[in-house]
Amino acid sequence: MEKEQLEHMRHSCAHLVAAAVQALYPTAKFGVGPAIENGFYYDIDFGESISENDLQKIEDKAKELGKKGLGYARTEMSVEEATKFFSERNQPFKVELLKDIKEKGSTKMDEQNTELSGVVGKVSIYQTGDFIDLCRGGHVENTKEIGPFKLTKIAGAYWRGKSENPQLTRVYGVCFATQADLDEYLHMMEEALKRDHRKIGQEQELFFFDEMVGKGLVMWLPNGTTIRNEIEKLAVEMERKGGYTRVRTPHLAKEEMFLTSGHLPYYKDSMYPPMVMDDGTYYLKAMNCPHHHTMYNFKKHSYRELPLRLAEYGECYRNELSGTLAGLLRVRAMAMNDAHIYCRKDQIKDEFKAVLELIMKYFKIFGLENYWFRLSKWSPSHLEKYINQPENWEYAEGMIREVLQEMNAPFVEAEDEAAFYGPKVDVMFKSVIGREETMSTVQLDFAAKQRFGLTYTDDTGADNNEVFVIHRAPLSTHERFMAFVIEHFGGKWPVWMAPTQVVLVPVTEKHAAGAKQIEQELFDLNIRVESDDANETLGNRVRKAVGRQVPYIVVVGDKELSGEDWMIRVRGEKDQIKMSKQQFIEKLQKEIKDRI
RNA sequence: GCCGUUGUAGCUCAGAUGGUAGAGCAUUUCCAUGGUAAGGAAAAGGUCUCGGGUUCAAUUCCCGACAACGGCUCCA
Repeated sequence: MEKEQLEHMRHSCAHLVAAAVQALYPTAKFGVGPAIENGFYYDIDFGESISENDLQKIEDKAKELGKKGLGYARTEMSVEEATKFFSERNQPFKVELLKDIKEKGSTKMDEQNTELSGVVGKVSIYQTGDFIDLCRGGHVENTKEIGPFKLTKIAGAYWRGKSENPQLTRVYGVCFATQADLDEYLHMMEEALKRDHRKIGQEQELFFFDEMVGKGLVMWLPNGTTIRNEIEKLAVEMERKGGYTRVRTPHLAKEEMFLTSGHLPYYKDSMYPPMVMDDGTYYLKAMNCPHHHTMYNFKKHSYRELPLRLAEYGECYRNELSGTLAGLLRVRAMAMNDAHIYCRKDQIKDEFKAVLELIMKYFKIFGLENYWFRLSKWSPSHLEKYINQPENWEYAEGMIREVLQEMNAPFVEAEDEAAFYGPKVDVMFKSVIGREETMSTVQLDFAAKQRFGLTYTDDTGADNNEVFVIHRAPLSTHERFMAFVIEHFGGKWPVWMAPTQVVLVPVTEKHAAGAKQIEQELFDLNIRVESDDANETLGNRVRKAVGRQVPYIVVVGDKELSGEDWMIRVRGEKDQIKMSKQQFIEKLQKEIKDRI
């Protein structure tokens, strides 16, 4: 089925469900009901509290109505007629949409890919059974054309996406052309859940949370820490090659610093509350920029020193709303793969490009492919949200677009999404459960130079305040990046990252000492190796190592200890490979060194 | 923060219309000395998330808190 037809079907299904809701809850007030990926939703004020137990009832009713073969009869009305019509039927949300259409010729909802569009002066109305809806359309002819569907969940959703508005109940459903498609989707979701970073994090003992520590605060276990450290080691290497220098700054600072940076008035709610000390009030840092800027000002800089690149895996603390916390994807304490690049305006382009190239280099090493760039721009119609330097905005956005095009990077542009201090490029990813998240970010900053008085001595010997700052976090935060790579690898870590790279399994007790000796030998070569001489059968010890997704397993018996070739069990391979001990060690070292 | 769901052993989960609970894995000990995905036995392990209420009696019913999960909003 064509994509458009599918969307029509899913949207028609939303109407059908709404019709069922109207039949069961006659006083329900309807919001909007668009098609979304894999299905649809409808926002409804039920007038009473609804729980997931009620979904089956609604689904049954919808299916019953669907079988009747109802049509989607279209009529047109003037905006005034429609307003009167929906007022009489006590549908305030529809009336509000009509008001917007009348005033603006369209509704803001259009931008959110919902159902309405303003055809000047006239609107279209669709009737399915007794349910009549204000709707732009795009429907199937008859409810019999709607494929198998299933109501999946309910959630609160603010009317028109604004938290000051009343909250409606959003009914989610999935809908497919055929039963086979629906089954496949449900199966895929099940499979995806197996790769969920929280599940693998538990299985492989990577991290955990504890109520006594606090929510959103990750406790990294030894295995998780090993992987984190490998990622950080990579970052240190790459940044060294990229001309960065590494620094270290405290996790907190005085109020004055965050007032200077301008963060405190704007982001106070997102910061942990203040700590009052004898010499002032302190805050945990929510970002590393102010510390780095202060470090820049440690001494005077010559134009010859620019670009100056200060890098740090900086620990930040953010008081994210409790409802938004999600495994490692959104936490309250995080280690950011941060760096700030201080440069002149004529250096911005090269620096920005170098950062984007660095990002792509990283992703290549990890084999990450499903990402896209998003250029977040200011909006000339919301000037109050952005620093008032129109010439810099125009210049920077044009320059960044050029860089993205030169690199052939897949990107979208988003108006009114920039930071207040400058445009940014985010790298977007989808998590295994289909949630879109920002991974990397590169941000240009026109504001820091004024706020922190950043200057350099130019070639005439004068103080120059035109210091531009690039904030960048290619590897996101350790927390979020770990979430992505866990799901990406599904827990099957490449050798260089694997918490345990080799497990040795001595056949019997009399081989244990020999295995220990090999373990020591590999250990001395910086290989993460374990020998498992537990009081269990050989088969069970192999099984346990396999279950842990260890890349290489070697059974150690008389043959191995007498210098014969080893049989090496490779993760995911049915057949073992045969090679000498020395060859195996060289193979391991190469794979670790080359990060393959 | 808001809406909804969930909370039983270290982990994954059973369980009873209200009479204080069980399995598998993991742990410990003993036996078995095994050549590539589960050898056998025993022991230990629980304030059934926490706090109130109803009741002769609450892990179970009600209320509240906390946490996790799915959304909304947010995401410097």
